[in-house]
Amino acid sequence: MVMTVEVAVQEALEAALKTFDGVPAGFVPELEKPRAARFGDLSSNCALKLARHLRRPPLAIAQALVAELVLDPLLVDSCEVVRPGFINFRFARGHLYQALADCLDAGPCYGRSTEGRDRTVLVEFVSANPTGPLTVGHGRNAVLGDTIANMLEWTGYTVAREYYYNDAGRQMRVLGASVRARYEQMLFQKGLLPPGMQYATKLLDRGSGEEPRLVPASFPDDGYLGAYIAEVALRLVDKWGARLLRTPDLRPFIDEAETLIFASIRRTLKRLGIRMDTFFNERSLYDNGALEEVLGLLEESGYLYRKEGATWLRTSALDKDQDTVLVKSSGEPTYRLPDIAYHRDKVARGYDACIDIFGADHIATYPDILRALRVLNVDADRIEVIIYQFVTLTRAGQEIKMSTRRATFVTLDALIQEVGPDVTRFFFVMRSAGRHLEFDLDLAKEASDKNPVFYLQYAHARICSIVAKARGVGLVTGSRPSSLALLSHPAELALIRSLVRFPKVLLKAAQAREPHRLTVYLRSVAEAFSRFYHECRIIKEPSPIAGARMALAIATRTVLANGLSVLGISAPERMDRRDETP
RNA sequence: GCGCCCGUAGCUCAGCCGGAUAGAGCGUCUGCCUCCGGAGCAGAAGGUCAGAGGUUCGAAUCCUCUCGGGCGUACCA
Repeated sequence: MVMTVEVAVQEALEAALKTFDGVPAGFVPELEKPRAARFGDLSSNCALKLARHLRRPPLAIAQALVAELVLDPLLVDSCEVVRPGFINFRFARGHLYQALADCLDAGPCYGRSTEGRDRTVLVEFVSANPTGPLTVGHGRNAVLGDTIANMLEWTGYTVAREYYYNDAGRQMRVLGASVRARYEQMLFQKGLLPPGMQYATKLLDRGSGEEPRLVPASFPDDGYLGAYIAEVALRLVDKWGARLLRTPDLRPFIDEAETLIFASIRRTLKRLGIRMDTFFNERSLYDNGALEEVLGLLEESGYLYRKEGATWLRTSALDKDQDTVLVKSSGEPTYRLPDIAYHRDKVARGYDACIDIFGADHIATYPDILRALRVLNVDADRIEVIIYQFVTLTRAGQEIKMSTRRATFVTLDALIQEVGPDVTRFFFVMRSAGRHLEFDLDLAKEASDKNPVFYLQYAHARICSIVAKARGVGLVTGSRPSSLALLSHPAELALIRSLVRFPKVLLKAAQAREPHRLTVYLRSVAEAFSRFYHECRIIKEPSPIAGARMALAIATRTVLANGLSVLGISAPERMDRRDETP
C-alpha cells in the first residue's frame, strides 16, 4: 500500500534527522503530494522548515539529510534535492504495481481504513422542525451531514445519525393555529360549518415585499402560508368533519400537521438515500427533568441570575459581550436551554465526538451552548460544529429568491424532482461548506460533460461497457493478472498514481470533514482515465497487455464506484446516450 | 456599532497549520471520429490572488488597517 511507503520515508527522515544537532524537540518531518507530477510522488519541506533552527541554508541541510537517508529501493526509486530545499521522492515502479494489486484485491472495500476503530461519532444534522417541507437550505445540511457520516464509516468509525427536533413551543403553536384557520376555511367552502357559525376573512399584509393575501380571519399574522397547511386541514375535515371546532385545543391540529410533515420529510430524505438512526425530540428533555437539572447546576455554578422576571446566563463573564436569556419572563425557555441540555445529553451518551451541522444563522448561538457546557464541566471539546453558508439557486444566470414566510421557497423535493438525487447530492458537497454555494439549475440539469456528475458516472459506465465487451471476446476479467508490470505508458502510470491515492484522500477528507475534497479527487481520476483510454487500446492488444490494461480499467471502476458510494451517488453501468435529435 | 464567514482567470470555485513558474471546471479560440461509449481527448489565450502596510530567507496562505459582499447581533426559531 502507498501508506506504507509514506511511513517508510517518514521513518527514514526521522532517523536521519537524529544525526543533526539543533533540531527542535518534537519536530516531525511532513510529507505531502507535490504540486506538480515532475516533482515526484512525495515531497518533504523539512529542510526549509529547519533552516531557521539550524542556521544553515535549506539546500545544504537537504543535501546533508539525503546523504544520511536509508531507503528501501523496492519502495523508493529515487530522491533528489531541489531548490529552494525540497526533497522529492519517486516511488519505485514495483511499489505502484503492488498498490494497484491491493486495489484490485480489495475491490468494493478499497479505500476503507481503520483509523476510527473503536471510536463512535454522533452526527446531528437536518434537525428541521416539522413546520413545513424541507427546503433547499436543509438540503445542503442533509447531504453534508450524511456524506460526512459516510466518510467516517469508511474510515472505521461507528457512526450514528441523529435528527433533533422540537414539536413544542411557539413555532408549533403558530403552525397549529394556521392549520386550524385553514380547517375553518375548508369547512366553510364545503358548506360544512355548523349553522350559526360565522366565517370571515382578512387581508394579510406582512409588508417587506410580500403580496397581501386573503386569509381566514383567525389566521395568525405570522402563520404558515404554504399549500401543505391546506392539505393537513383537508385531512382533518375528512377525519373529523366539523367536530374539532368545539375544542379550543390546538393539539389535534399540531399533531396532524406534525405527522404529515414528518412523513414528507422522511420521504424527501429517503429520496436522497438518507436514513436517520434516531429522532431526538426536544420535548423529552422537558419530560425527564433534564432542563430543571441543567438550570439547577447552572444555578450552583453562580452563572445564573434573574432580571425582570427572566432567567439569564452570565455569558458576559464567559467571553461574550452580553448576557443570554435562558428562560423568558413568561416561564417558557428559549431554545438555548434545551439546546444546552441536549448537547449535555449527547456527550453523556459517551460518543467520542458529536458533530453538529449548522447553517450560518447559528453562528452566533452555538458558542453560547459551548460556554454553558464548560460551566457544567461537560467535555465540550468533543463537540464539533460545522457551519455551512447558504445556498443560492440560479436559473438562466438569475438568482431565484427564496423565502420561507412568503412560501416562495423552493422545496428540496422540487429540486430533487428537477435534477435528480445524484446531481442534488453532488452539487451540495462540491464546494467547501464555509462558502456560499451557487446551485446552477441549468448546469445541474444538463446531461453533458459540463456537468461534473455525469462526467464521473460516464467514465464508470464506459468502463462497464468495455468490461462487457472484453468478456464477449473471451478476455479474462476476473482475477488480477500477473502482468501488471507491463503497464508502463505515461498515461497508464499517471492513472495508477491517481488511483492509488484514493485511501489517503478519503482519510484526509474524513479527518477534515470536507467532502468536497473527494469530488475534486474523483474528477481527477476520471480525467486520468479518459487520457489513458484515448492513448492506450485495451481489447485489441496482445493478450498479456490487454489483460493488464483491463485490470487497470477495473481498478479505475472500483475507485470511481467506491468514491461515488461514499458520496451517496449511484454508479450506473450504462447511461442513455444523449438524444441528438433537436 | 460589535462578532463570525467570504473577496483568487469573463463565470463558478480548488489551493489557505507560509515554500518550487498560482490550479481546475465552464465559457472563448484551434485541432482530433476507417478505432473498445466523442456525454470524449489534445492544445491556446486568460490572474498586480480586493487594496495598503507588517512579520519572514520566502506570503494567495500569518498579523493590522481600509474597501466590498453575506450571516448574525431578540424575553424569534
